[in-house]
Amino acid sequence: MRVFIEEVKKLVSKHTSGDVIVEIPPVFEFGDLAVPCFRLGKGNPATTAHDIATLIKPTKLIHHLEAKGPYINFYVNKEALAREVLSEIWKQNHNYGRSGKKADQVMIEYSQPNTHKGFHIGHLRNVCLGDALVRIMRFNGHPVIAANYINDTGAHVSKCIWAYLTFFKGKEPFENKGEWLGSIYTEATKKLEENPDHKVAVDSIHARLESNDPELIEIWELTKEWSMDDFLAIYKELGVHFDSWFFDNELIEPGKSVVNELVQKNVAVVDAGATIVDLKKYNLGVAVILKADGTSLYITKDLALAKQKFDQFKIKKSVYVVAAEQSMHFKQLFKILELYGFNQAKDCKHLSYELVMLKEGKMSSREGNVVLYSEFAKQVRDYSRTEVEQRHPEWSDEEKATATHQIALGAMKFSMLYQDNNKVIVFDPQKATEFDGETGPYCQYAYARMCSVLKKSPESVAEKIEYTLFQTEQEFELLKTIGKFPVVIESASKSYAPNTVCRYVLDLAQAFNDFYEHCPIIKAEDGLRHARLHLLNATRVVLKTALELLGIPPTDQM
RNA sequence: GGACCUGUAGCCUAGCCUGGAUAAGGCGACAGCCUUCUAAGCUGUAGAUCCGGGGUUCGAAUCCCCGCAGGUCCGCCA
Repeated sequence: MRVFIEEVKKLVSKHTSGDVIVEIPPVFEFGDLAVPCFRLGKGNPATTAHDIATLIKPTKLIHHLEAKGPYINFYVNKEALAREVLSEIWKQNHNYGRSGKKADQVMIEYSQPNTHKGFHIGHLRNVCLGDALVRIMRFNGHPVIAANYINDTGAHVSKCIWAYLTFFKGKEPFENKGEWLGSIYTEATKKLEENPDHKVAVDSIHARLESNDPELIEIWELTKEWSMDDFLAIYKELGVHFDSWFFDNELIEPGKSVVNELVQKNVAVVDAGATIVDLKKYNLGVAVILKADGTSLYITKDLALAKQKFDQFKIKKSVYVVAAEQSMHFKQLFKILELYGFNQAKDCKHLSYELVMLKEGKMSSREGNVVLYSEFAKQVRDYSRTEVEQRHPEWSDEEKATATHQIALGAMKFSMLYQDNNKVIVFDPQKATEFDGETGPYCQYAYARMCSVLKKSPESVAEKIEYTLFQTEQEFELLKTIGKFPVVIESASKSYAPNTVCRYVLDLAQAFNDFYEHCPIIKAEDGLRHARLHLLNATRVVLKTALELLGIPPTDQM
């Protein structure tokens, strides 16, 4: 499609000195591409449009054009469009839309779960977003390091271990021990609220942990492992992979060194025992970077980690996929790094996304009002399984299991990715088990239909087809949609917006379903059958690539 | 008190960066389509003061200002 846009731009530019903008018109009747002429001439824009239009002759790519009010509407040559798009997809296959290798290495840090807490659907949004971004940016040519940062120390850990040792030791369950720790954490918070005197005991545990008391370290390692087992199982199920792992506890000492340097550079000062950086003149309040008792905070470690990423991994850009509620933390962090003299502070980006909330309000691990990933996944999987069994009782157990898993993943991931990062998702359990309309399964279903036609086709897909045979509106729409895929990916990568890929996948599935409904494929006559089969296969290739960029498994059958 | 984000049909969203033609999808409602490639689909109908008020512009859902409503954050949680 890019070729056509360039062509139109070139054609119009010959007859005006103004900056030519090429748009995709809002409705079918206004052609395939349009150029608004409001600023291309001095007089009435409609006259300008008319004057320019009469000077332009059709070309190989442009079938005809007409001035319509202040616009020039271009109608592309359908045969040329089919030839351009289909031959490119045929040649490139699953690399269609991929950009050439870029030099600058990017690190995308995401997930960052807290050990000793449950993994809930808010964490799921983060993982889906981070994973899709990694895939999209890689496809767009960036060398990407997918990084995870495990928060395995801090107040929540100390609280949990305190409650475990005091109330629950020896009572651990056989499985899902990480989630069980999460419930203990919630319990610990309650007990502390009931009786603030416990704080002394918790603080003591925190201090002993940070000074590597062997007895506590042993408990810590054991319990941390329980959480990690849960997390790794979830990542495996979701099909996400990390290249680098950072652990909070390994960053405490390096973090404290940075704090010392900051004090020496007079960036940080000691105030009421705590080490702080006054950022009021930047309208960023005051950042406490070391507590009065000398123990570290989240930001203490993040200071060290930011440096380590650039120094050790030679990255050029550092992206943090973290919820919007931590915007202040990152603004402070990046500002302190800048004051510290760390030039790459400008190459750090907080990619913020809004919360997943319940109808009742915000989820909080402390209060225990969370929807755990495991609960959500089970609900969606159960529903998916029921649907599969109802539709395909004749399938083997393996076939059923595969489809169930793929559809559940598609439903969950799509629901987490399809809206803008800045928008709050209000979790609705009812909606999670609706697979109609704008959902993952809708897109996967289109894919399954494509596979089914190919399977039933008496012949394989031919490379050489008669491009003039595409005559229907549906075929043309489908060609245009697959044609714009490379543009969509490029833009999604630049703007860190996987949701635009979701929208594209919906458009594509919709255009295909329309085509499927109105254009018989296998039953068409020889030449047309070959052409439509070829078009269908090209669509399948693009849909597969697009789904995989979202981390959603394409389903061969469902 | 300050900062950031959000506000588009009954409901959920896209469009906003980069102003342009008749504001686009989905759910739900209503009316249709399976002896024909998978009906998790398709077609049609009804449904919108684009939160409000100013401003800029030939032209504003989109840009600017002032409000309102909701969410989030603001010194020793993460």
